[in-house]
Amino acid sequence: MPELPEVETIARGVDKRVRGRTIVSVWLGSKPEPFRSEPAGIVDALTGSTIERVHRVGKHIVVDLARKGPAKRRAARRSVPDSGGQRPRLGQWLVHLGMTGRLLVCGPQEPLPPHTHAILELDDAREIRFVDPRRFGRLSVLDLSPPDEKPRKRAGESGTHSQGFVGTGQEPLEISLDAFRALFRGRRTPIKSALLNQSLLHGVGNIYADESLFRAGIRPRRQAGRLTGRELERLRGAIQSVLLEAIALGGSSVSDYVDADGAKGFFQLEHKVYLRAGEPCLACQTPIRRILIAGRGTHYCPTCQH
DNA sequence: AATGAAACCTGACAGC
DNA sequence: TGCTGTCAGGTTTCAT
Repeated sequence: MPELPEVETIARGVDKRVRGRTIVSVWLGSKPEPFRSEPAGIVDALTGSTIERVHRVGKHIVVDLARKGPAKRRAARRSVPDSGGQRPRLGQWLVHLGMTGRLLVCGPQEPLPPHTHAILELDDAREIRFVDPRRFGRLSVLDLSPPDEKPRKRAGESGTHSQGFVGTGQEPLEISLDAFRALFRGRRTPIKSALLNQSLLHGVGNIYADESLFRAGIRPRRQAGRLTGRELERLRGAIQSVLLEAIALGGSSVSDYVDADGAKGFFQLEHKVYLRAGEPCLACQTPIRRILIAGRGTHYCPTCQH
């Protein structure tokens, strides 16, 4: 479901609602697909942790976690007090929503939707729920404790620093023009495919790739490495303006996307090409064309885009 | 190394 | 009503 603007909207909404709260219990469903870390490790890392901040990296929601001293269970089994107990244990909970994932904050009395795979009970009795019918979404945890405190498994996930998760590619809203141009140099793949490649830019998905290419006047099948410097400058500007406008409108609600409150976004009303195959181009009346690139539906105006 | 197709899942919708 | 086929905001894996 979600690309950068939707994930940003959800992360902001969740942050506003749960920052500072402590997770008192965790329930995980029995379907294995949503869990990229060991389920027991997820429960262990989340239970008793305080939510310091919720933010976005690429298409991931990143929840910064902290807790004082060693984990309760470990302390209880030890007879000798842990000397490192004063320093907070740090970690991150990573949420990727896949195509249909939702992260909801609500009261415990709210009816449980089908396909709920995780419930985090907070210290004010509210819950964070992860719901995902199609199960392309993924949950994982990173341990960011100092090495001397926890010499066991380190954060090994790709895109991870000792400082935390940084994602696989560059942030489209922050990348410089030079770095942007360098991303595509020598690549023979269609520019549309390159924009969807999260190890280059992360956060852009199918909707915003199509909308950005329309704004920049570039055909999606053009070879990425053959775009001119001027075209790449236009493309970077188009991506950034599309993403910022979409964030300002709360994202695109194409089917059932909603933010942490259950509210819809409005950027779908601004789509110029996405899902408009056969309809007249809003600039020139030419019917919008739909083709397949890298297995993804791709929409463009054959007159406005070259 | 890079590119593309297939696979992973369920649900909504169109057409018969 | 119920079947079939198509499509869907994403990523990973496997074969070229």
